[in-house]
Amino acid sequence: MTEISALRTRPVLPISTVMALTELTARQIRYYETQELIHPARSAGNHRLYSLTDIDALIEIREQLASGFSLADIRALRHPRRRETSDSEARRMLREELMNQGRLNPNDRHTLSQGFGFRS
Amino acid sequence: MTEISALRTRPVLPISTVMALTELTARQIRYYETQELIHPARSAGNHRLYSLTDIDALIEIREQLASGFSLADIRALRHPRRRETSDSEARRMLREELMNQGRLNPNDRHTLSQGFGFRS
DNA sequence: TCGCTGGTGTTAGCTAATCTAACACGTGCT
DNA sequence: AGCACGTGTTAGATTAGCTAACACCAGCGA
Repeated sequence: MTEISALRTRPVLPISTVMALTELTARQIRYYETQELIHPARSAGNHRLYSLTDIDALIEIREQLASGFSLADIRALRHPRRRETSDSEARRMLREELMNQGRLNPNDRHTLSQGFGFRS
Repeated sequence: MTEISALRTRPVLPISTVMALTELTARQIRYYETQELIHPARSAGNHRLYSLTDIDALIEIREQLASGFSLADIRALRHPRRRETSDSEARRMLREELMNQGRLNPNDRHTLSQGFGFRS
């Protein structure tokens, strides 16, 4: 079981692959980047390069958007920052709201890249 | 734990990604295809699309080449076919030769795509 | 030694994929 | 009504990938 390198965080996937795996459009994926939700690397030729971690993040973003959150909300959840109300509090509030909506099950996390790790 | 789809066999990776992950050149990857060792799918625009299974196969091919096998040998190992000497016999012979060379440990199989399945 | 074969490098010319920037549009909120 | 948000679409430019061809060299049998 050789560990090749940091595969999950290695930026090697072009946007077409990400589109296929997340079911998002290129427009959406690029827009979420302008909103600071993801930070893909760039190839020598300036093409975006994503990691599997990015893909998991995008899937989560897609679901949170579908749950009624704005991109600003989602950003706030992902990069905690100093505020009047404590971050942990805000996080808990939003999370509860999600639960109440029944859109998220705390024990049901599915990361796409886990699928890549299927063991024969 | 949602199972999205057959991720390991889903052809979504362009050749640039495969090059990065296998450390093979595009020339080598395409040549191994002409030798019937891999069979990538094609995009609507005729670009090759690889799966993680293909990547694992390519890594294995690279190692077997480095061990002194020819592509014809490797193809014979992968697609068993009727011959005078039984396939299992030929397979065993080649495998033993590998062992004797000390290039391969029967319990040390590393598949790249397992790395993709790192669980947080 | 000569000539062949297998595996790889490189190039040219073409098509597909991606990039940025801009404008459009609907929905929801004030 | 006016504005902000999230997304679609388009144009024009650049990079990535494709096929086909030619080159090269190490190894190997005649």
